[in-house]
Amino acid sequence: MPEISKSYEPRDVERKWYASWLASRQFAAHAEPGREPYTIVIPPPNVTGVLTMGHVLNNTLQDILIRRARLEGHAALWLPGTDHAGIATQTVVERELRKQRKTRHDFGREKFLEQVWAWRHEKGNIILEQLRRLGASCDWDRTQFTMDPHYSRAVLTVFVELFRRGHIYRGKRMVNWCPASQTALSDEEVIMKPVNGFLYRVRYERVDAPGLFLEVKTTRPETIPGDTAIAVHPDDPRYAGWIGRKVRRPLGPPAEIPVIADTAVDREFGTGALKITPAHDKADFEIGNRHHLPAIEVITATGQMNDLAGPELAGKDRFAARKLAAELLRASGALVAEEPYANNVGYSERADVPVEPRLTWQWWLRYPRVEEAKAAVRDGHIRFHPERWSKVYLHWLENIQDWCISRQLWWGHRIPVWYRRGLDRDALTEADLRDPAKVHISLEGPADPADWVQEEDVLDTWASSWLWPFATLGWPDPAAQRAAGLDHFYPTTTLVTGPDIIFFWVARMIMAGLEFMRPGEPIERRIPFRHVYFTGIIRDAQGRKMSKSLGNSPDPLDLIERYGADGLRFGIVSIAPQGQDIRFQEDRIESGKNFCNKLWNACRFRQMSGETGDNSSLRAIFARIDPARFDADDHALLDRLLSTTREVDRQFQQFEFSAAAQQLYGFFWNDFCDWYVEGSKARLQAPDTRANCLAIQDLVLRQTLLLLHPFIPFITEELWSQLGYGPAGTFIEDARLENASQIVSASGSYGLHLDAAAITAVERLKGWVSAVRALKAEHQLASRRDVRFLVTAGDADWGILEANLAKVARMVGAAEVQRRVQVDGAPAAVTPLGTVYLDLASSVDAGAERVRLDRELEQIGRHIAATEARLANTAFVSKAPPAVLEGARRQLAEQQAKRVELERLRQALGAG
RNA sequence: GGACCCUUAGCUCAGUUGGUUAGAGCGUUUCCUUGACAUGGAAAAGGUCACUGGUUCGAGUCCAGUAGGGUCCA
Repeated sequence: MPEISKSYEPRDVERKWYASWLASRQFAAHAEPGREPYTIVIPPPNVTGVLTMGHVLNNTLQDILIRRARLEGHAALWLPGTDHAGIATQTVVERELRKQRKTRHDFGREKFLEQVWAWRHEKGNIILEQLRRLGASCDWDRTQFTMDPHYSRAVLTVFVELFRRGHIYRGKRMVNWCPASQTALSDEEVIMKPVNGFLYRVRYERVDAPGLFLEVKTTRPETIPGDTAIAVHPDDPRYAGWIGRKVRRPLGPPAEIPVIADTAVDREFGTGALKITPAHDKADFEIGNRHHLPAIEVITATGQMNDLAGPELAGKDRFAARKLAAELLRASGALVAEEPYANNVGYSERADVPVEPRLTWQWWLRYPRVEEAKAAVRDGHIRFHPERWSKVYLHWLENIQDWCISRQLWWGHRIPVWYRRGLDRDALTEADLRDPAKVHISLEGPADPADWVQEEDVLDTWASSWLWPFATLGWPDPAAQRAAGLDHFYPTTTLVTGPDIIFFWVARMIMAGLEFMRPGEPIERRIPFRHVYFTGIIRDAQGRKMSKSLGNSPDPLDLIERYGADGLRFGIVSIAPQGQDIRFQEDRIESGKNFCNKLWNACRFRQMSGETGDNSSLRAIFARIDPARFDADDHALLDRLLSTTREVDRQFQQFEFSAAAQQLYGFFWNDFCDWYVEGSKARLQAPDTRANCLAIQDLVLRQTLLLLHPFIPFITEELWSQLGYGPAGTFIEDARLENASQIVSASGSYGLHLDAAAITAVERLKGWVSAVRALKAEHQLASRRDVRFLVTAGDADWGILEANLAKVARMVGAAEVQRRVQVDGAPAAVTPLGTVYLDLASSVDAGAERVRLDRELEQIGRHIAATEARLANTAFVSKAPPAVLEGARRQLAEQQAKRVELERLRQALGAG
């Protein structure tokens, strides 16, 4: 066996094992009858994506779950893939074209799409490559893409079906229009941002009474040419005489517009009079509809003013037009005032420009299975972690609006609708849509394509990704479903995602699953997943969201280079508490790396300490363990190993990943390395305890590697192999993780039973050791290894100390520890195992010692007073549970005993 | 305007159903290269648990309110 190197070098180890895992198809999922499945579908990253810290966290957690599932013996499937990301990808490719001073229209639809596909093939898998660097154990042979032929088939099938079932309709409605991408957006793709602008106070002159004005406040004077009315509240006394009159539009082509009454007007806002521009505002559009007002469109799809806005504004960009409109109004005297004003403006999520409400023909979806989707979460068939996100989910479903699913893009699933050639689409009624002579809707398209024209629009990207949990498993093709094991792997077990896409994705997947999977079967068979774990958002040290534009996002690949993939994984998981946003701090990644190095060196120490025995199984190791040679530390360590195993088990069930990481960190570093291994150094010298001590180390390291493997897969695989835990040619995941009761039952059959007294003895030994170290440090002797100590203690305490003397003497750097009946005038410390004295009487600084003892006495006095007060309270004594009462009494006894001892020491020093 | 979350050591955070003297990592101070590891070891300092009131024998934990911060939806 090669010797383990002095420090852990991740680079070669990671490369070697990942290649090895791939070569032996370790991550391939097999649908085996009788083996419980554990399924995760990856939230498909955009093909335009590069790995961010968010991806690192999200995918590390998924990898942790799936690797642990394999160790537990599940048929584990982690299904990877990417999303075609309509707007995002089209924008990226168009940006490239713009460098050549071209637009997609210079190429035409077909040629442009060829370019996008070329881009996708060249760059679209970068992020999946990066996930491999992180150690992601996806079943790569199953990699999916939302524009793969079979996936497209699923998407179009769903469209055709939902149309047939009456959920889809076409309507001319107000949509969120992105002038940059020139497409409609769903409400969810609009981000509200506070914007500092101006509120303009504009007056409209009454037609029948020149000189009489009505004032309106608006943030958008450029839309005045599109005004077709002024609305006031019917009960507003200020405007009682105005209703039914006409006023002159102060900008754009001259026009007289009516003053109307509508209860939707907020009397408190502005002047209480509202300009109505039905073509450019959602609320105005609704008021316009109620009053049969014309809608005059003055802004084009690209965000410029058109001729209807009048010659001065025509051709101007909407923002330039706003300034110009204000100047024109000022010049004509119609602008009464202008004041700074902060309001919320909707921005396009992708293009980051203000959206323009715009009246267009779009395809809409009435969500299916809304009530059932609520019930699935409310009744606990789907459990959210943390649970509170279910409120957000339910609230959204309560107020759900129809989904605009059409996009005026080229990159995406083209809507499978064909119109009869020559048909006036704008005149189509709902009935016409269902007339096969006029509109054809199918997967295959019409038999006589020459007579038809296909819809130009594509589907919203989310209208494909909402099928992800089953379209990736072969749906709707029965043969493909069988091959992929849909029956076995659906519903998936856990979805790991960010709360920011709870509406975009999570809620919609639930509805899609309920609508399309296993019709007629119980809800728990149709839901797409049983658990949803919501990660926090990763922020920088100042708490800001990480973003490209701020440049505050570290490059994960750079972090992998510097700290290793395992270091990065362990670091990011240990700082990611459940449900809270995460402040990224690089020093935590560094401590992840340090932890790996510690693990490495503990194994190195084991290897240097003696030949490896038979480590091939838990039972093989137990066979080497001799309970007759156990000392207190062996009992205590195995007890901690069991409780750690139990605790980690529980933490996995509760999705408390960072707590589990910290639990393992603490167990390994403190209990194993700092205490047990340090103690081993003396025991390994003694021939009679040596073999047993090594076997215990082998046992603990084995279990620790198994427990840690999901978090840090590379180093644990390497050490597993180095220490001979698996037969050659096998991997750590070929082993099974035993839980605490399995270990107990295995150990019992080798005659091992943990001794509770030994476990408390070790707690007291630890207290003794730290008291002695502190005593040395206080007297500037920390580094001396030749100090002699004297101990006064009862027989029981001395018995414990004596039995472990070689170990603890080495740990505190004592040349000698002797028992005495009485010691006077030496610096001392009261410990859980008697009083310990420094045998250096000559160098005692009596004054400092008095100060220290007085301080300790003062402290213990406070504690005693508090405990006594508690016990003196009759309400406490009569109402507290017996165990608590008993604990308090014992505590008081211990405190008093300690005070007696401290007082004795203090008196021995005399008055100062 | 509505909803949800947060406020604990210098920093970032734990603290499970209320129950000994509130913990960890980082940082700080002092000491240590003793044959796993200086990516390490030892010791120490550091907290009126945002504030006010309530429930309780007992509150960081439960309830109400106040202040500050954040997120989402209008």
